[in-house]
Amino acid sequence: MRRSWRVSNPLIRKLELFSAFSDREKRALERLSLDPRSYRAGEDLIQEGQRPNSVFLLIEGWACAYKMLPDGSRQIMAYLLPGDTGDIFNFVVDAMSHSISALSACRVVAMPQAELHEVIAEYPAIAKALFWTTQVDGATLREWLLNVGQRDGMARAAHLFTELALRMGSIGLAANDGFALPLTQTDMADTMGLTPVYVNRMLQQMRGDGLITLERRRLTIHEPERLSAMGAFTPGYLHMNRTSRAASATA
Amino acid sequence: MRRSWRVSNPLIRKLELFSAFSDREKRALERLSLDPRSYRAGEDLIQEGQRPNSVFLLIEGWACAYKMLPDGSRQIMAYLLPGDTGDIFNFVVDAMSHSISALSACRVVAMPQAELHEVIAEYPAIAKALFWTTQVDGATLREWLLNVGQRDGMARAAHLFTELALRMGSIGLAANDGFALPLTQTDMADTMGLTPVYVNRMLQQMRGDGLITLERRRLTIHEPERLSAMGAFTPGYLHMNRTSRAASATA
DNA sequence: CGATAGTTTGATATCCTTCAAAACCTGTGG
DNA sequence: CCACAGGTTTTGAAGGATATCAAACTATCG
Repeated sequence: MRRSWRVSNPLIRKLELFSAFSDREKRALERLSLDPRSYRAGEDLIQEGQRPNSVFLLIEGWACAYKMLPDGSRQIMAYLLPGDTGDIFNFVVDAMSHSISALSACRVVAMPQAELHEVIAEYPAIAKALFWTTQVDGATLREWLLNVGQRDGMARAAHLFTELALRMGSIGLAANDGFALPLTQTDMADTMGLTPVYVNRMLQQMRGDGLITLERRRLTIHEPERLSAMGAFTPGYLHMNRTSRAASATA
Repeated sequence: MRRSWRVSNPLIRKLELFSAFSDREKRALERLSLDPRSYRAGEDLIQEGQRPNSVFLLIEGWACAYKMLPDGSRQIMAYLLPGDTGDIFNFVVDAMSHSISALSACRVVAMPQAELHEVIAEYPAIAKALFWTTQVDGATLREWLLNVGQRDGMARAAHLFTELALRMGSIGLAANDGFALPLTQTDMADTMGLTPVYVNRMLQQMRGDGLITLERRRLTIHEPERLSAMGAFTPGYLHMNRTSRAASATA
């Protein structure tokens, strides 16, 4: 049916977390999501130092923003899940200050900056929803800094997992407290500012506690409440409650 | 003279790091910077959970964005120096996910969101410069996450100090490798994800090494090169080179 | 079925924290 | 001009969370 076709577009599904859209707006968003390209896990979409000329939109799979130090250590600063985009204001900079890389096999649209700006200029509701995503991304980054700066290892992991569960759930990619988690333990370590060995030991403890199971790249959370409390998680920064916003259109 | 009057506006001086402005544009920026209010060190400008209805612009002194955990630990996520603003897109959220607080006595303008948007709509050059500040702020936040996640204590401090020296220098507030640094050691600790006691010991070591002196709230960097190398500092993320951008107007 | 990436384990080292107290500023009021 | 108060810096001793190194084990995939 028409309806299921609509929500199959990850960008629309993501932005509809913020507000509803008219059919016309949805068509404009569809046009932005054409011609995805495939990447394999580990491939870079763009590297630090390069000039951005498009805005990435993740259609399928996971990617991440990261930076590396001269000694080879890597810090992951954000995950891009289906429907997520890179920075829509990247047109003002002439060099990326971080790289973006595929964490799993994924399909990615490179939206030309000009096209994106036309849509923003013509559709205020879409513009506002896109601005909202930049706010959520920024707030998430701040929360990660809080996570790495102030929480101990177990709390960091607990926080990360509940954030991911919420985000995956919100875009329809989680089912009964479980979701596909394509990260290696090294990826998790580079996200949380810990060592792969230590992450491994934390995971074993969480499994032993009956909190989670993580096998074959799938994470299941058995006690969401306890996990969330362990990470002192508060969902406010994700700005996922649409209650206070008005729907922009009908259908 | 006229010329010195112009650059005395911290917002103009900051945005001119990105591009030049016409007199008309400068007048518009002047109008945005009226009626500063004074805060004392430690006072909150706005707290997590509150709805933002203006965008803060720092005229004088230092402020910071921060978040706290239930156990009382605080993570500072950004410093606002003279000319810096809070998030210009905060109008899309209905609750702040972090607080903003004065680190020193300071003077702050609360720019009404509507006024700011009028200026953005009417002056594309100003809009672009403001977008540039959001990029710099975001890149700085990512760099801080890298700092806290991957560098050891000494490197974190070295990185932070050279970043601050560059930023203070760029807005004309540093003289011969020194600048006013109103932070307590606790503030620094909460910025770097370390303990005040440990920060104190690092500072002593840096002093002993002849790298810096820090006394009476003034930091002097004696060996910028060595400090910068110690923190594996690369200035790219500050996007301070205006070389590749065209001046928008004359005078 | 072999190659390669990812996970797990053990033993040891260290960076950084914690706690608690002393010393030192800085401003304020008498 | 002194004395006090509160915040800030400094010091010491001891403990703990996390890192490091190196090797074995286990999946996965062509």
